[in-house]
Amino acid sequence: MEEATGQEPRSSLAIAPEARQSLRGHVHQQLRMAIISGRLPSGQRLNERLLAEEMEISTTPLKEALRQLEAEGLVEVLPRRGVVVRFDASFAEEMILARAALESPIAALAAERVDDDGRARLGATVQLMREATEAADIARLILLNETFHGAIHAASGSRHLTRMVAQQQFYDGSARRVIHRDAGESRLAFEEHKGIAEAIIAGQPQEASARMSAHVLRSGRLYLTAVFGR
Amino acid sequence: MEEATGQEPRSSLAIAPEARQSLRGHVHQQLRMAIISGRLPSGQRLNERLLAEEMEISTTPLKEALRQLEAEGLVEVLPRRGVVVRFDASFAEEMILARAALESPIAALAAERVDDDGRARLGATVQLMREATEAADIARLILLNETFHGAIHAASGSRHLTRMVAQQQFYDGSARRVIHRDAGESRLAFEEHKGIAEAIIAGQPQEASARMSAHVLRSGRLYLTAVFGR
DNA sequence: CCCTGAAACTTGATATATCAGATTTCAAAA
DNA sequence: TTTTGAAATCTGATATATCAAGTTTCAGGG
Repeated sequence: MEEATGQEPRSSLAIAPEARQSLRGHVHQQLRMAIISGRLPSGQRLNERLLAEEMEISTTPLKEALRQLEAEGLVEVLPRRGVVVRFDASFAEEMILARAALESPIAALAAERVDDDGRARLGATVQLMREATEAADIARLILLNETFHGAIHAASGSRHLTRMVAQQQFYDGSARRVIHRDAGESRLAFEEHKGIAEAIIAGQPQEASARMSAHVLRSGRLYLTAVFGR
Repeated sequence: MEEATGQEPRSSLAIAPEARQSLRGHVHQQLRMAIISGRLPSGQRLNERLLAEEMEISTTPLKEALRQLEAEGLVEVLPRRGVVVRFDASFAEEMILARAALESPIAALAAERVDDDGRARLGATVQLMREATEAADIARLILLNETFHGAIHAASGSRHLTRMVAQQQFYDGSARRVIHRDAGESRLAFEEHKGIAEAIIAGQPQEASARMSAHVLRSGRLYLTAVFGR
């Protein structure tokens, strides 16, 4: 069922406008990583001027970045008093719950809406994951993991849920590598991914949703201990 | 089990710092309402200077408010091109799914963590809801509805999930009044609320979670048709 | 008549200046 | 020694100015 939108097929040469990161985008990302990596510890007060000076920018983009972090819940703003970092294990735990909660309906929607193209992508990704798992190719597995979840997000056709779930990541590449280093974990994760994909391809929303939730909760808890220990 | 924090009990005279709304807080709230009420239609481009001028403020607090809206997904920022309103029925539908998804673990946590005080509050609120439902006291029902969900949020001890769910509201007081005007709906909603409260008080996370999800999905769809028709 | 491209204009992105609330300091009074 | 409160200071909140990317306009060449 081809769509005749009259739209020019996006040239592969075109630079997506969202790729050209703005200063505030950089700042937001930097601060976010500094917070979730613990470099800016919870409770830390952020002085707008000092911080802007250190980052060698003006306060305007910094303020904008801080407002984004505020909306994500990573910092708290005390009116007329300042910005305070708010991120600890219990917050991360809630992020896992939120991610699991949000990925569930996404998986269900994907199972309802997936088309042949999406099915093909998912199947192919699972096959590549199988190979990478057997080869214990960690870097590739990390990449494929994103491809996998990205394919599901795309198939779900959801915009808002997808954006929200993207905000629930509290670990970076190094934590991922630690997790994926464990072959047992990789095999388990692969079985889960396979089960999720099968449910979506078979058009079983309930099954897909349940499996996705279980997968995110289980692996999330693993990251939690990896990042916070205990 | 009294806590000896050494903290002065907050005087009832004290003005909570978060009550003193900042300019950007006002602006954010104003814009949010304008968007969800449809006064600023989806696709509408927002010119920062014009808008700031109309609102008789400078662009700085406006920009901050726009960043918050961006993080909530209500506007999209096209770098170097402008801010565009992004809110339609399908987005609202996703907000319902998100709200249902997020309220579920909150209800489960509440069932796990609720203490005697929380149980008492919930029970009392349900009793008041029963009375207000019988009396068809719409204004009171709307208020009690917030008390009810607020009590559950408090009992859950969650911070992040609670804040996220608060961002998933896409209707205002007038839509609520329309919904609550229907006596049948009120009775149904009451039964649902009662069932949720009972599950939480009985300490049944699964049951609480499932009932909460069903309730939010059902009533959410009602709001959807009320706001968007169809 | 259509294509090209440079100038004019629009507008978001960034920087800087100013204002005002909150905290701290410290000396004087109790 | 403790308390008080006013001045000094810090710092977020707001306003304004400047910069640069993107769009539009339109004259000139094909």
